[in-house]
Amino acid sequence: MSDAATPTPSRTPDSGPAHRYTAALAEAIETRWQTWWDENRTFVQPNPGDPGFDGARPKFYCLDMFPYPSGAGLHVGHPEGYTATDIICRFRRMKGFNVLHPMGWDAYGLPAEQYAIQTGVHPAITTRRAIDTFRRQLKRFGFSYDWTREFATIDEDYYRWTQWIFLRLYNAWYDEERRTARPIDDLIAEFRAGTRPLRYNPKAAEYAHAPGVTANTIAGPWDSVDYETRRSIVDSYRLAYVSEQLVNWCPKLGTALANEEVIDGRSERGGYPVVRKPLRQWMMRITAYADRLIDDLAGLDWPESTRTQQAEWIGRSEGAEIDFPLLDPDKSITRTLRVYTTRPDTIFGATYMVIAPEHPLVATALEEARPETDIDAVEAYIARAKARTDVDRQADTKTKTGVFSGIMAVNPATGMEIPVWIADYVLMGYGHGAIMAVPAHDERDFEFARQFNLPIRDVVLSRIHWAMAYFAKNATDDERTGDTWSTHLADFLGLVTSTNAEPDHMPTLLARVRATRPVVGAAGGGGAGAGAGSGDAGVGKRGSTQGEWLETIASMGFASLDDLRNAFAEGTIVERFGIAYSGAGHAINSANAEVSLDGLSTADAKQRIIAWLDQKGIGRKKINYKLRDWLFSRQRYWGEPFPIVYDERGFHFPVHESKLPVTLPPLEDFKPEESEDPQPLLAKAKDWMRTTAAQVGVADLPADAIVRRETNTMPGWAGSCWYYLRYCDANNQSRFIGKPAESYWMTGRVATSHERPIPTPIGGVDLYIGGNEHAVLHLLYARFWHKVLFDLGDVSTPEPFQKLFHQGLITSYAYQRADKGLVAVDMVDNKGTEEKPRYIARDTGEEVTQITAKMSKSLKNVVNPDDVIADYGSDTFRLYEMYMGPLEASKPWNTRDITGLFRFLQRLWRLTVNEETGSLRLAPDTSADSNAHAQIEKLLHRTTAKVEQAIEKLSFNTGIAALIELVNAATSSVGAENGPGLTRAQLERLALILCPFAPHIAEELWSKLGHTSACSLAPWPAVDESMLRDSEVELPVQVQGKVRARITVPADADDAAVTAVALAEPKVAELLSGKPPKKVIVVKGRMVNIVL
RNA sequence: GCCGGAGUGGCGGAACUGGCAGACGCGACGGAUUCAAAAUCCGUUGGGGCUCACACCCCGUGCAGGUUCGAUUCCUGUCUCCGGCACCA
Repeated sequence: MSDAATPTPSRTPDSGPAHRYTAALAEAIETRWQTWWDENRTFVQPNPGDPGFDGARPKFYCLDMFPYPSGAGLHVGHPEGYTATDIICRFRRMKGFNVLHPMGWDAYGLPAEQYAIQTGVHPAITTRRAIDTFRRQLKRFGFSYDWTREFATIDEDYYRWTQWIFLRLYNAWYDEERRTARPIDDLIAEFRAGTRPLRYNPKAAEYAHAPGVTANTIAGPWDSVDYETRRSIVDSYRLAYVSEQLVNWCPKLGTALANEEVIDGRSERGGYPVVRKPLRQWMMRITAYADRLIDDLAGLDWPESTRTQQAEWIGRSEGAEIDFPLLDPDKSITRTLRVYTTRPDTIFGATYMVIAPEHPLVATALEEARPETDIDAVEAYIARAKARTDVDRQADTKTKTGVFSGIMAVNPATGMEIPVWIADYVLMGYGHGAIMAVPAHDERDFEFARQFNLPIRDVVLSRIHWAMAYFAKNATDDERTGDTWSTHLADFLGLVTSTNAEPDHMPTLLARVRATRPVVGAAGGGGAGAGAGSGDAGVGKRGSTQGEWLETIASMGFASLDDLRNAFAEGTIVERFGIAYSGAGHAINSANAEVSLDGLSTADAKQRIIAWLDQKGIGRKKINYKLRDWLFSRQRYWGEPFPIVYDERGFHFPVHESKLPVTLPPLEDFKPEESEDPQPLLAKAKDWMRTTAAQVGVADLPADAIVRRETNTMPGWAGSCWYYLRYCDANNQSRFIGKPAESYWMTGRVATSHERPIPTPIGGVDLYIGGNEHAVLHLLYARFWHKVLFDLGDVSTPEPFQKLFHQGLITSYAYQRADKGLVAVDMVDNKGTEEKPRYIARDTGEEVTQITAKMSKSLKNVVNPDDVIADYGSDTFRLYEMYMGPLEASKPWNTRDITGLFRFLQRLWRLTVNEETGSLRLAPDTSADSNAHAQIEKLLHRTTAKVEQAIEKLSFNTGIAALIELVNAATSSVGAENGPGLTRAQLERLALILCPFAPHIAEELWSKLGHTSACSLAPWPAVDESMLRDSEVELPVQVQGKVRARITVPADADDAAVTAVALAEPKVAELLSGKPPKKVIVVKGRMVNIVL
């Protein structure tokens, strides 16, 4: 710990009164109430239909993010969010809500398995052990979870339903017209009836390059098509499907990883290298939901940053796809190259094309002899691109590499022949794996063009360039002569920028500039004074900006205005500047016999060119996404098995619902092989793998047909995709969630049928708190599953989580050398004072600076919650974590500060309990009339109101500050010597408003007050509004915005009365020195400001 | 590079919608209690000036401007730090 000086309170009260609030007493109180709550089932929340359920109460579903029970146990970061949700839940219960506040374990997945491998013990054992540790630690905090709803993803009772949901996805397809998922049987029925043409799913990426299949190939009537084709067509629509994919294979982990689990070409877990490898994998067609996943974000109460991150991850962009004709070796045109672009308006500037190294056209280039193709170079480049891992590929995005394919294309807008290059800066996975390169208006194309000397042609001008071009073209002889042209141009540009002028205003503006300058100024020689100070209002700040513009013009390096004009005419301005212009502007050099974009704004130019392309049949509007389908299989052991079997032909069949769960076989050897040649681990369980159609309930096969089970397992995300639903009805044996429970906890209504239209709010969980590390992955996957279940009628809301909140990271102190190297906390001494610390590294003796850093073992700054609770108790721990600062902010753990909250509880205890006898110290009710008690009474109402608001705003630190103020006031106004501070009625209410924050001490006081039922379930005290207002208020009196005096006036005094009192103040009168004030501003109940 | 968020005393932080900057806690300093210490309690505590003192004055919310009677809060520019994304055409 950073502060060895912090005193630790004695754990045994060997000195001092017997009933002092020490760590030992706190522990005794806390464990007593934790046991009491357990035994009395205080926080068990009945469901609709259960005995004791009160449907008249509003519901509040408050969820903590599913913890991963690691072997290391709880970390101080965990209880931060949990304490926050606990406070709100306790508050809501007291406010009369039915509160669903559950906890469970996300127990499958790589970390648990890696840990098991390290320790050599079976993951089931290590995971169960870790869960026990987590549960024990959590219980010690006194969180008000309904533990009867606890489960782990590894429970057969749970993953049975995870498999069931997988089958729901497997047996569903996305109907693009209706924008909803539907049962696959509907699709088959439509195919069979002929109401839907039998063809491959045009959106199915996995069939995009299937031989002989185009988007429009119709296979014919259902009955005329063979079984295999029918199957593969139907499969192309399934939301869960198998595909041979280039996946991120991590040899070290022995598994494929989702794109999201790969960071900078390395595995998110462990940081091992990842290579691209084709593998047969289960996929989830999340791309079908891309639009809805973006659109529905708008209705959610989520942090802006998280919504942005999700939207960017999905990456919707609007543009066009365009077919560029390709020249065959004999110069005829039989093929086209399709590209995607967001800037179709720049097509006149497309001077070359680029295809990804994996593009199918590469094979064409190699197969068809073209004298221009350097076959060796192309092959070498492709081989290199293939061998390059993503790490290398992303490491140097600065230098572009590529090779000419030998193929020429035709720019359909200009009619020019342009070369097709192969380069790895174009990615096969996005768009069509091919681009039209517009070097003048795309940074990457620009770099590439420079590298390989490809032509660069301006087709869009920014406002400034447009103005320059206009000036160059329209300058008078006088304006273009000698050196003065730059001065004149500078004046014009200054005016153009200050008025944000569009191109059609250029003539007017130029006329204005001419009107304000003596035309004979040519002799001035371009000095800075030429246009300055001419004082015309319309020209504005011309004088001050002229200098800057002159510099800009000089830096362009044009010898004369004619040079400048020529550069525009040739379209080489971008090249001259050496930087691509990728912003919006106005088109130039963009016209052919049929269409002209010249002068159009970028937005208008896009529309015009798309219309033209559309009419020619060579292009169309197109929306593209970065989001790709979700890779859903892993080759590891510790995950949910797929409910899928294969027959001898290799066709997949779903295991029948009645045969679920497909249990994980008990493997002895669960270590993955570190391999380039992937083999799922479950393939080792030979007996488990082999079964019969009857045993798994596949009716489409003969009962005794031998089938083998799928040996991949589901990814770690699977279990956390729907756990919030299971909590609603955790012990349901016949369904994944019962209808009444789902309807009540997700929508607040008890209903038995699926509800349409969409309820508001659109998400079911009322408050979801967790770290922002899950901003994209977990939250996106869970939303996707939820939407599928919604479409299929299994749940009532289109979104799972209405309100989301991220708690900040709890950091710790560490030390940093001048060379940025970090030094562990135990290697540093403070050789200075507290005020002026000088931190010295013990080994080198150099001075280091204190910084905040993530807690880590290597920095020795990890805080173990068990230790803190042992030293202070969990009430103090809870208060400290909530008092550190705003919940969403990341903040440093400072052990030294905990004592402040401990003292607060001690002061409260001493105020109300006789430390010698342990009995209550209460002021007699008759003393309630005294002035001191009246003041406490008023403060108590105000504190109650403040605490209530603070909890609603999740601003716990200010709520606790208010409680401290109340206790301090009660302690000092009545005081220990003058007798007890609070009456019974006052202490009751204090216990109640403290209860959400420090529930144990609150229960203890509550029971000492004679109550036999739980404080935690008692009604929240009412606030008397009249107690919140004072009859008199003190107002500051400002003169010219500075406080010069204070006045006390009745709270309801009108402005005139307040003004009179303020002006009568001697200090104010002195400053006015007899003159009447120009103006007096009275802000009711706030302040008075007098303007002289 | 792009997108978010944040810069306030020695430290963590507070300040409702533009209205008394620094609530509350820590630390520090002084005092009470104590044989002494711990614990506890009371007082002081943004910086500077001036005064015996009370009072009073000036400066102050990363930096430079602007709007306003009045700006931590709104606007423009700029610096720094943190988080996320990153060859997505």
